[in-house]
Amino acid sequence: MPKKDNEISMSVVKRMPRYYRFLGNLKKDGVERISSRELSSRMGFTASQIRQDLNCFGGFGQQGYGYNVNQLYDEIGAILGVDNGYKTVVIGMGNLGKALAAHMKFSKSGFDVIGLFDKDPSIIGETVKGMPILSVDTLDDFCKENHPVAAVICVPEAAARQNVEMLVENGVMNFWNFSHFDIAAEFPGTISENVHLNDSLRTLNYQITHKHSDDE
Amino acid sequence: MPKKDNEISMSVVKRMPRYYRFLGNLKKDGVERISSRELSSRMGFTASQIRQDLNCFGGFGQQGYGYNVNQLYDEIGAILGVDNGYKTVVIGMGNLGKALAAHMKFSKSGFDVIGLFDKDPSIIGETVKGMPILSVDTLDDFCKENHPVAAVICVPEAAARQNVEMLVENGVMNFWNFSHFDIAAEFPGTISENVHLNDSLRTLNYQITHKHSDDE
DNA sequence: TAGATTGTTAATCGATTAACAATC
DNA sequence: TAGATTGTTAATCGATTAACAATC
Repeated sequence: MPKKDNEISMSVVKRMPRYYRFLGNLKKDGVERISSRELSSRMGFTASQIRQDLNCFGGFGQQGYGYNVNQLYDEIGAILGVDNGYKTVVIGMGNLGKALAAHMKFSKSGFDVIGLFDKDPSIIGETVKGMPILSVDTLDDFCKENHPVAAVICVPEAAARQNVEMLVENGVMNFWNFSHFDIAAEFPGTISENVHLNDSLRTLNYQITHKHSDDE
Repeated sequence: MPKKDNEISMSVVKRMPRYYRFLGNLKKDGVERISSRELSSRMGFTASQIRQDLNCFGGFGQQGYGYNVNQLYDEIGAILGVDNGYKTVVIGMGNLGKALAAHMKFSKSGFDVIGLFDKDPSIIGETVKGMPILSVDTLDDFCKENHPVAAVICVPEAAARQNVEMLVENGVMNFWNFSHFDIAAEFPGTISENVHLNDSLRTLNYQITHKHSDDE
């Protein structure tokens, strides 16, 4: 169904989860159809951009009618792979790793968490959402047996390198990376989505500090 | 010192924390000077872009020499306001709020966490990093007394609205927002930096699912 | 059919890259 | 001074917006 699977710009891709979220809300509210104009006023994009974006993947609308909410929701869900259930391990069960493991609905984004790992003996054996925290020493064997596809990296930069290296050797090529270690640069061929919380916070600070500059 | 405080595009602003981080590493490694060319090869930006970006804020370099690492680090730190110490409250001390409160070095990004709040009586009174979790019922009074400038929103979308509303009434206009509630849209004049972890995860899924499209 | 709204092409806008004169 | 590298202007590239013919 996709028109051209390749060549879709990151700007467009990054907007897709937002569409998905908004359509989910509309669906929940029982809305059946929506026009690009209506959607634009709710989301703050232009109607033109919405049509342009959606047409990267196919003609989901109908002239004179608009878009069917349920259908579009499902189409975008498929594009985003929300049912793919990629087998995933979480490396580093400090505060952040625990929070993510306990809190995030990975399955709703197409990931299936199959193992939690840490190196700290004092927390190995603890359970999070019924899953035991395993020793990172057993990660190599675990990979050879269970073949995870993706990994969430919640360890400090120093530890990240060796953990990632071992995962890559085991064919794990996809990373949700909360560390400052630059996986994509060090391991060509891997895919990583970086979440740099410090950078985000500093961007906020910039905006606060410079907020009145447009009054001039 | 800044050339034009206004009119600096978000694309540029979002890169500043990354420069800051890299310069911090260089500094730690004892590097004294660096050229835009050298920096470009390490960071993966073009040298041209680096010079262009830095010149939005002022001429920090010197022809024939390059940039002084320490000086540039400090300049960017000042631009990002890392020493501003904005008084900040964290709303919602579930897994994520706890992780952030315990884990993030807020002070290194110019924020000073002065209060932690939750509505769940069973965790009120617990301490995180020596700070007690307070009842969200006391937040109003707390604001009137302590005048926080920013808030970290770690509650579900439903609760976010009323918490934010009350904060805005107390003059808190800046938000680090982990909820799906669209603060900027609902409260004009506020600044919010949104962290949508689900969206990030779905973007990763898209990339995994479509990764072989460029082989064609 | 007439009205509405898409899909798509063309125009604009902004961001990135290239080039080079200024200068340390 | 000669070499290096910036600051800055000009050229290119890509992303967004506008316009409108196609069509439900």
